[in-house]
Amino acid sequence: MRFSQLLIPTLKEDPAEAEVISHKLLLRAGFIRKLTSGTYTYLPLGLATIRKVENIVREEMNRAGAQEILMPMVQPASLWEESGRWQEYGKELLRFKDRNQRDSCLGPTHEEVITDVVRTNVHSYKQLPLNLYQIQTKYRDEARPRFGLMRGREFIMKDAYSFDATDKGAEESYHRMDLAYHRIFERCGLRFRAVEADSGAIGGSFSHEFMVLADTGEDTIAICNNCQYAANMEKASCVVASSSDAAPLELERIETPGKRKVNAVCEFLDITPAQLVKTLIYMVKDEPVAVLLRGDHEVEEVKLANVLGVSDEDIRMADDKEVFDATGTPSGYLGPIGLAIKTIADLEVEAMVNFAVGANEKNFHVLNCNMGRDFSPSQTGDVRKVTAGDKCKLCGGTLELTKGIEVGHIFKLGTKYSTALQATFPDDHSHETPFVMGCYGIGVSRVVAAAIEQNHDKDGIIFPAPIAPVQVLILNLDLKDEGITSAAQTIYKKLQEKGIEVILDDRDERPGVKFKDADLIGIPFRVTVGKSFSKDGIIEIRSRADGNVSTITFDDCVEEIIKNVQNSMNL
RNA sequence: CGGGGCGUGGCGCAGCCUGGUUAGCGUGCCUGCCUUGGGAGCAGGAGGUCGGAGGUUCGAAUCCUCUCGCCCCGACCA
Repeated sequence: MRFSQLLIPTLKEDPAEAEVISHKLLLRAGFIRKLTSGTYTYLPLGLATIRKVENIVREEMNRAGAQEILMPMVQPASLWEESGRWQEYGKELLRFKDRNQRDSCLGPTHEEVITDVVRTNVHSYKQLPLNLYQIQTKYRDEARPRFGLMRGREFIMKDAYSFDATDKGAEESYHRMDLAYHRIFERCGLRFRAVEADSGAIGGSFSHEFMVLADTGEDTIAICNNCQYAANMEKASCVVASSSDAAPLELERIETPGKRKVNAVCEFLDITPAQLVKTLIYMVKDEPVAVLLRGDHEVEEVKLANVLGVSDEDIRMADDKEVFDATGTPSGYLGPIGLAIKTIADLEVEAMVNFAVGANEKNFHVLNCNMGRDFSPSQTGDVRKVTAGDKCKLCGGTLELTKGIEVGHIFKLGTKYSTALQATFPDDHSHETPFVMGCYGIGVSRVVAAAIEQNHDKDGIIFPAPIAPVQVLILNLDLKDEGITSAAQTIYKKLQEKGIEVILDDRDERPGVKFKDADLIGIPFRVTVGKSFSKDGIIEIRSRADGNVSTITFDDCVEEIIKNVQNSMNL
């Protein structure tokens, strides 16, 4: 491919609409262009990168025994009514009517369709296990699309679905996908972690997210510095930190005029937030529930929802009026003693001794409170966010918090959809049995954004070679010099003959322009044919990743380039 | 959905508050000369009707109303 003929509209300046680095660079490097909020056209380089990721995904899915199919994007409401999700899914499901006034939607995911395919075509346990996947554009009508390819309304996704006869079989399928996902992201050249994830209302402990580590990630994950434990904040737990041998002291009521916030109360009482228990009121499906938490801890609402056995959409903080209506006390002075509503105590509270709490009376707090003696919560549970420095529950190591971008999620579904859609098969005793399912997603377009978030410098993108649009960019620095031009073309042709993907920058531009664009678009190897060739017959090969330059004679350069490319692809 | 910001040649911006002849700057684009190892220089040129609609006015990019679109924050922290 010749640069002069490719549509690579690079920009000198950051477009005003872009905030995060991957979005800016994808636009500046001419990889994508926006059509409307959250939808993008992939230009030649952008699409080439997408295809690279797709092919790695495809190879590893096939290797893991999955079969590629392609399902319709437009789906009938009737299927979604069968699963119950026509009601449940909410506004992200883009709905419309076709010409016959049939309710339809654009597929945000394909559990319904795949389950229908399997229930009508798989009729024996002998056909199991089965794993089917597709790579396709998904549509989710996001409340707030943002950050370019990071969170679009339209995005390219690989979604796989496994069907097993037994729970044990489903776990094996899950494990195979776990391995495949590790291979995929390793081959993409990304630094990532598989983390335990919240599995939500569907239940089960089988859910892992694959997080590309990058400061700009939207998710926070906890990682043990000593063992393999890693979890999304929504799931992460740790060893209870508080411990004290102190003997319980007498309760002491103390006036704390105007002190409502944890910090103000602690300063006034000359204690640390770790010696105070705060009482938060949540509305759980319109019922007030008190949550007791150490003063310096924060509620993890997903964990709280799980402890309460409800969806995290069913809980929210109460407002001041609701707090007063529920407790008769203005917020800021609440405490567990004598509190008449349902109360959840965090595990940490159970371990604390002689802590301060609100007195359930304006301008008063109570010292030396102890759980069990002074109050008994309706329930205890792990409802707090872990913090950096907490101890790992597996090995006692120290947890660190870091940011990640979720690029993959594997999930054991169980029989939720197969039961709802009556997808069953006869087992070896002719009992109709629902398939045990798993689903496994990879955000292909998001992988590209995440790769850039993780791999860039001030000059542009630094693609891991396996997902770069091409591996080599040859710069012809002087089109008028016949020797240079002919050498550049010879290298170009020889590389193509050897199956190396290469772009020849044959534009009538000054060298500076070509160097800048080369850095911007992030091709792993830049081959420069210029002055040093016409003078000394020397070709330069520069690695985008580390900036190292090797100089080599024209005769040896093709072999050297191929060697470099091959090394870079075997990460 | 709540809050904030922004829509002016391809891109980045100024002008608007305090309405007034042909709407400006940088960059990009085209032509020519010149230059050629990190986004050169000079000269000439094309390209916008100021997101859209309505209104106020002798006169609107500028003021008012409505509307469409885009971006950011939030939709957890007593």
